[in-house]
Amino acid sequence: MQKNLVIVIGGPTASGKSSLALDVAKEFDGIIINADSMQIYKDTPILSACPTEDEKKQIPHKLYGLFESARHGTVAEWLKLAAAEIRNAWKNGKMPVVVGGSGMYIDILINGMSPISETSVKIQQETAALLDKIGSHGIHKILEEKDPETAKKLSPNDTTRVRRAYEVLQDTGKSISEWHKEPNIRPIPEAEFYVIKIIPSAQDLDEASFWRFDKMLELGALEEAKKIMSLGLNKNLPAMKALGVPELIDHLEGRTALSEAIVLAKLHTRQYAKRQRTWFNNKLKSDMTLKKCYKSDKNLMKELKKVLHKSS
RNA sequence: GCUCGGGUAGCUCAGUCGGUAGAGCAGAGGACUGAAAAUCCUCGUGUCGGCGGUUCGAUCCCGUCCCCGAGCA
Repeated sequence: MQKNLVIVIGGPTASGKSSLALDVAKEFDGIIINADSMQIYKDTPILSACPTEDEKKQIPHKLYGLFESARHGTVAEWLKLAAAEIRNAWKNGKMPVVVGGSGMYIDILINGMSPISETSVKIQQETAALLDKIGSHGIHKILEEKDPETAKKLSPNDTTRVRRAYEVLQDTGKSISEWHKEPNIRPIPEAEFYVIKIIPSAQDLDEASFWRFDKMLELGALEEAKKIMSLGLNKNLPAMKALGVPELIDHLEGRTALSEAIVLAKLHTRQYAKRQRTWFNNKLKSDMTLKKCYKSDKNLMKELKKVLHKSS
């Protein structure tokens, strides 16, 4: 088998990625590396559906529950850590198995990202203040003048991207559209990726994610929400936006009934799964696509073994 | 039984001083380069509760009936 191989598993929430990763890692003497923007935070193992302690005992799991919830993690940060873990696995003769539902993370791991330097905290704060003052429409107007190409592409309502475009412009003096024309920097140029994606039908996904939220509640999701609430963090922090967290906090703070919070959490999970489905369907090229939620499958493992050994 | 509200999109409701109607949410599809479980884009015909009447024309005015809510008995 190739020395520089990385197995990547992507798919929507509740599609069975984690258990597929576990089976693959067992089959190929691997370690599992997280590519999920929420599972990387510390305080929501249940609500972000992290692997269980039992699963972690079977196979080493990296980059789970790493960041403080008060922290504002980024793709770039994750990428550095993931690249290091991949190299480390190779060094130890292990197969890196990268698994997660954050499409952008996987995309950037495989295809690299624009060589833009990290924007300074100062610029970020200034931009946030300006955003407060003139709103995303105001900043979009500035972009229309200074970076018309990006302005044209972005809706003035798209706060996240408008802010980012402005930050890059301020920080580097060069527009983000120009930056994006430069070749991407790939974190591990020598890596070969074998990509497996799971795209179950929308209906299967619905059922799986509804069922899973009930399971989370049984495992203590409400207590987990109570705990993260007690940290008194800003509700705009990524960790505070994990599916189920805002809904359960709304209930805990007396704004909604528990039953309503549960309905909303399930609804939002469903909508998220749909967005992921679109992304993985249309954007991630794969070597193998599974059309059903994954459940232990010995034949699939055999097939993988055949394919991966052939490519060596 | 009487009085007052109200019955309009799957849901919550706007509206039409009479020219057959539109928001939010839900739903469907889509985008996605350092916040991605984020953020954003596109898509709206429904006996305007039923039946009559007035009118060139009624979802809107009038009558009547049905249903829901509140109050009075």
